[in-house]
Amino acid sequence: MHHTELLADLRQRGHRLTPQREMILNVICEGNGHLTADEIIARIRKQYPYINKSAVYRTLELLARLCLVNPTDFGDGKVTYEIHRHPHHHHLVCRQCRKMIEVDGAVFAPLEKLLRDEYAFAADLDHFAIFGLCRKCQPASSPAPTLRKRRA
Amino acid sequence: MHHTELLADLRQRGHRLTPQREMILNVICEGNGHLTADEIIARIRKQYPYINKSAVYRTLELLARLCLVNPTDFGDGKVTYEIHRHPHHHHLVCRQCRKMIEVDGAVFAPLEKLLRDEYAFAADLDHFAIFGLCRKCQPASSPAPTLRKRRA
DNA sequence: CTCCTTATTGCAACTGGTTGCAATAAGGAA
DNA sequence: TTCCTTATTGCAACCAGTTGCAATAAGGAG
Ligand SMILES: [Mn+2]
Ligand SMILES: [Mn+2]
Ligand SMILES: [Zn+2]
Ligand SMILES: [Zn+2]
Repeated sequence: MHHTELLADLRQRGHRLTPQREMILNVICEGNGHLTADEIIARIRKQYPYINKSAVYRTLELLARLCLVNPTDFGDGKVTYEIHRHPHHHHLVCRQCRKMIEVDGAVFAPLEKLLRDEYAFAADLDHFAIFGLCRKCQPASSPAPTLRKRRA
Repeated sequence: MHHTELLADLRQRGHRLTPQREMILNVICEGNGHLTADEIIARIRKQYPYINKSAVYRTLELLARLCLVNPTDFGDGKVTYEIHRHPHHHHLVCRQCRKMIEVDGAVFAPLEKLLRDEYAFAADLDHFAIFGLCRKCQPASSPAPTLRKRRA
């Protein structure tokens, strides 16, 4: 996804094209992955030191509203932003070792269907951070009761 | 769930019982539902005006770590806290009219199983805010194509 | 009860993010 | 090209929440 496409998309939806917005979209498209607002600002400053914090936050909010980027809180005290990718994906985040596993968006298909069928609710299930414990960090599977019984 | 039980739980897990912690737990148990830190502080101040903000936030973080309360961001600029209920439940939040629908924790069972089976990941799926569009706020279902064909 | 260790509190400074408002500049009309 | 409307920016003040550190007080040992 090139940033000019996103700019055109913005324009078509009635929003104005400003140099700030172009720089922000450019940085988000180039730096692939999850970027914090701070990182986005730092990267823009290399070329244009005057970029303003409020403009960046407001643009990110606009892009999120239009589903062009996904804001995500991985629990590190700063929200990250990533270009909206297709197909969707999510992240499993280990609450202990912080390892992240990427999973396909399809894992939410059953939930999505259930919510639509039972509650007529159209859930936004684009890009989740799901916390939990990875394989390595789970307590050793409870000593098999069968083992204890055998010993006794 | 009475707050003395939670106090005992805290103590058993090696944490100290302080008047501040007791007041915080009491408020969370009484005021049933989702309370913001501000609301918790305001309610405590009625009896004890000296309660300290940092102590409250640190206690809430502790209670969340011990799974005694669920912190949840409903997108209103303030995190809310609710006593951890059993069985689990989640909330569907309409992004347009803000209506909230409570759903049973079981809706996540298929996802939980998939993540455990495929990724050996033990997901924390206690209390989610799932955003989307409620029945009323969804754009009128696209004019049935069959209807168009019949007309043509 | 008295003393000791150290978890917890209180405070003030700080961080990430938001907001109201005046100044600026897209982009459409003429 | 010039003018106009109004979306967007920049700024400074603000808000929710966090952090480092010194003072306090839980709770265990004697
Ligand atoms: Mn991602
Ligand atoms: Mn709830
Ligand atoms: Zn892990
Ligand atoms: Zn609605």
